[in-house]
Amino acid sequence: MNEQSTLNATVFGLLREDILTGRLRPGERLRAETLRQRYDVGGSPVREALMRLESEGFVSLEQNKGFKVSGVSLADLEDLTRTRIEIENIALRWSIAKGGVEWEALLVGALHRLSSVPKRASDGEAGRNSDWLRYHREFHSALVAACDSPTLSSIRDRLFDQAERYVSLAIASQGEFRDDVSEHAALMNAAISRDAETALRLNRAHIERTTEKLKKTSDFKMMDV
Amino acid sequence: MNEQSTLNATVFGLLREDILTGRLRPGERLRAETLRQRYDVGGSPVREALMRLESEGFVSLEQNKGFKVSGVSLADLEDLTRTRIEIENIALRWSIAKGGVEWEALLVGALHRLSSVPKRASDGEAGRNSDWLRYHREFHSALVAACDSPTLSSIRDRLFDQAERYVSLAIASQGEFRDDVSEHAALMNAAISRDAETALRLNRAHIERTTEKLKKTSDFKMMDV
DNA sequence: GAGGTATAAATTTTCGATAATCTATTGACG
DNA sequence: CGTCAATAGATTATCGAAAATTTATACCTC
Repeated sequence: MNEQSTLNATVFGLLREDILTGRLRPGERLRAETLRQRYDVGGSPVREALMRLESEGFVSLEQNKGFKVSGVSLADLEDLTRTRIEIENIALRWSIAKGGVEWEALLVGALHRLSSVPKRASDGEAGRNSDWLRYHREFHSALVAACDSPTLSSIRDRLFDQAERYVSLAIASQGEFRDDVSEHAALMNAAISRDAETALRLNRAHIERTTEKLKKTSDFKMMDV
Repeated sequence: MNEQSTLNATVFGLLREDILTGRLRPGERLRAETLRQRYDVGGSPVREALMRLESEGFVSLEQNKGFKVSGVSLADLEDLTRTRIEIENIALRWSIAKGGVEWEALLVGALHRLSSVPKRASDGEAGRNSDWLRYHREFHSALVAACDSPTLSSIRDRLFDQAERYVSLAIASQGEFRDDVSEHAALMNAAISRDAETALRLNRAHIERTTEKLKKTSDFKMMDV
């Protein structure tokens, strides 16, 4: 009768989304009773979802003291960025080596969708942001889609999600975010023409530039732990 | 009164150990009732522990059908190895760049401990295996200990654990395992003398050689999923 | 008032039981 | 015989309450 998804899985998805988008703030305490009311379920599904999120780094657990949303910090952002660059680049190199015409088509399509979203969120229309975030995620996912390594892919995805939380938090506090279409286009062209060196260099620069922007627009004093 | 550790955390550790060492076989079904009796706890701690293990890749969950120990396969071992080489090497490069004399001391000590374990498990003494596994783990951990990146370290650790399961399974089915002290010594020397190129090359070769041996001694037909 | 201790309140953790779902078995019908 | 449906059995998922732990409050002593 239900949508054949367990309550646990549903709560996991909702909680994850709420944390990723910043609706639940970094460091915020996650009381069992509060969450039960928020998602209208019992204690077990909530607890199980929190355990999984803890393992993925979105929440932290202190024995007998409960869960809270993982904190953010400049140091963590920088460490995350450093690591992410290396891992995204490995995946990108493999993807360029193994990708065929299907992969190229995926990329072209993804860039087209990304380009179709207006540069700035018009008139406080919040929907744009989520569109842009989705297409942006899908474009970068397409870049490494041909790497053909489940292990590396899952690591990359996890790091990407962590980074996206910082982006969401910055957008929430600032209202918009950079969206350089030409940067993505150049990256895609290098990838499709199998110029690995250039693609890797551009990818690194792209991630670094994003983080730099984040550092400027984010107030870590406010968000910290 | 308890050792200030929750039942959930305890069960998590025990289950993890049982899977890592092969006491719970790949693909084996993990029924709730069985586990409750095995660890003498209620359903909640078991379920929460399983959720965390699922997130770490040690068990797999099928909605409404329960948990089972993650399967192993040649393809997975090869993908794991490929990915692990890249990530271990990044961590090693950073570690060589940042490590000081303290790090060197840690390495020297770790190698000494590893060297002290007899090459082959003598007279079916099972204790040796676990000693060697521990020292081996600690040596490789020491190699990258100075990389100074929590994000990368946690990824590395997770992959190492996954790989170690394959080693344990091979040992369990074969009784012993290679233990080339000179290989580790050469790796350490290159690291300490800050010869990154050599160290990375040796590290790659070391991991590849281990996997090759595993492929020969392991019967994937038997262990598969 | 400072510091410490006992009590009460709040919160997390765990259990036992119920509800929901899946699997195996049986029997009817073509 | 084989296929399908209905039922019974086994297993998972969830709930609500009890137990254990932490946090806050009140009280006493110096």
